Amino acid sequence: MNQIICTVDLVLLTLKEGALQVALLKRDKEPFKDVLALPGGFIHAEEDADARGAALRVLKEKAHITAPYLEQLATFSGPARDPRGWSLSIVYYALVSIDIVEQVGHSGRDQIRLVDVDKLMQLPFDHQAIIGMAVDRLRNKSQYSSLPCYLAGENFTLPQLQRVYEALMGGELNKVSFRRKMSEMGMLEEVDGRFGLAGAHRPAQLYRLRPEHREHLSLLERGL
Amino acid sequence: MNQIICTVDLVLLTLKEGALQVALLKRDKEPFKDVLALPGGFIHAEEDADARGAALRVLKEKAHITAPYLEQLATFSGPARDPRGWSLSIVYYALVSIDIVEQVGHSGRDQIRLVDVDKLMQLPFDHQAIIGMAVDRLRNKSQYSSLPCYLAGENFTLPQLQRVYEALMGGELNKVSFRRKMSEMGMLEEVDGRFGLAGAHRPAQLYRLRPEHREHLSLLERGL
DNA sequence: GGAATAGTGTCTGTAAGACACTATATG
DNA sequence: CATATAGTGTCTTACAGACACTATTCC
Repeated sequence: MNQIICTVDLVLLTLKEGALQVALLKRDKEPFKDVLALPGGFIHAEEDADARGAALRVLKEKAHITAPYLEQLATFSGPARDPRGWSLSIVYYALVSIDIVEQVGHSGRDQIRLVDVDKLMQLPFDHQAIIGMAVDRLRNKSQYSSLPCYLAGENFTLPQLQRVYEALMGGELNKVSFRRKMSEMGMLEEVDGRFGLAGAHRPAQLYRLRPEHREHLSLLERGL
Repeated sequence: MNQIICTVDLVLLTLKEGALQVALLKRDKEPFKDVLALPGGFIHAEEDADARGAALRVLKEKAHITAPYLEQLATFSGPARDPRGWSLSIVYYALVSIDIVEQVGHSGRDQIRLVDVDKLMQLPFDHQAIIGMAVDRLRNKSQYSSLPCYLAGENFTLPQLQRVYEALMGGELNKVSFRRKMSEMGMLEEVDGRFGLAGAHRPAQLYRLRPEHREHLSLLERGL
């Protein structure tokens, strides 16, 4: 019978200083021991409810992160991508705010390394191609959905959210249009009374995702 | 070591009499022998270059169809979807014109059964959910891409193509806008001198996909 | 009141849809 | 020339972006 290596890999993305960054970990086993790569691991048929469950488990065990926005990207396969043999990796991408990453970044035994996705070094396996596809998917979906909200943390102001969208899409957005569109998607609610920012100027209203939109994206008819 | 069952499944879609249909085959082995289901099969690590290669092989062996538009849909996995154990299926969807299906439908040993996707019966495994996702994906992508062209055959007129888009999206489209959009995508070229249709009226110009657009979709900025 | 950023009202330009007209085939 | 469908010119409507104005905070 064919022996096929079944794994999951995770593209954990966050936004730091206006740049999209991917989380890499040093591999703790051969092949490529001690080399930076995407967090990943074998599917455990006895304990994982499905591939998504395996992805959540890997994310928790290796990056100490729970319950981010998580979506299946694609499955990569073939005889050449892993030196151990014909392999298959079901890849998920996750979005988290930088605060979450920095909280766990210190605590964990495994040190998370954040790398700008536009300045990637050589990576083992086909991890560069995988990250490329994840970034394309994120940037594309950002044009017509609430996806970028998951990079913004729990509470955020509209100017902050606009800067997130602008960082992803590369270019300035019209303030009036942006706010019309966010309102049209209807996934935001005001955080009562609370205001963001300090400084010698008017503070901005804080918002958060409505509970019913925490798991499911909002979509726009015609993009931003 | 975990034994995980690795398969590919195919959602072969076509448009017949204005209705989107999925191709089903009687299974030739247990489980569910002689029951209608999606064409599928094990990945053969020795011969398949990757999962896409396995999908093309299955499509050729079981449905006798080569070189359709083929795109990965998603991977479905878990302990319950296949009675044989923890399994994983990398699902691809393919689009072909009804002419292609009907040509091979007679020749093959395996009889293809076309079923309206909106009138599906109970199916084995999680094939109903898989088909549902494929249809959603097709209908969604039809809003802003040239995807429906692959359902229209090699040569087609603009009125025919508009009827294809309308069948997928459920609703009438504005003729002027539709033609502006097709022109904007720039993936069509006139088939010289040839005209479609007969009848007591002006015949329509035939078009086909430009060679450089046969593999890659064209996209619209703002949808139809 | 000055400075700085948040938030909104309104005008303008562009793109989509409605409609009507011309074009070209058959009988 | 009647009829039926293909294909286009143009007007109207709706939406996105530009711009300017008001709002609110700290100093």
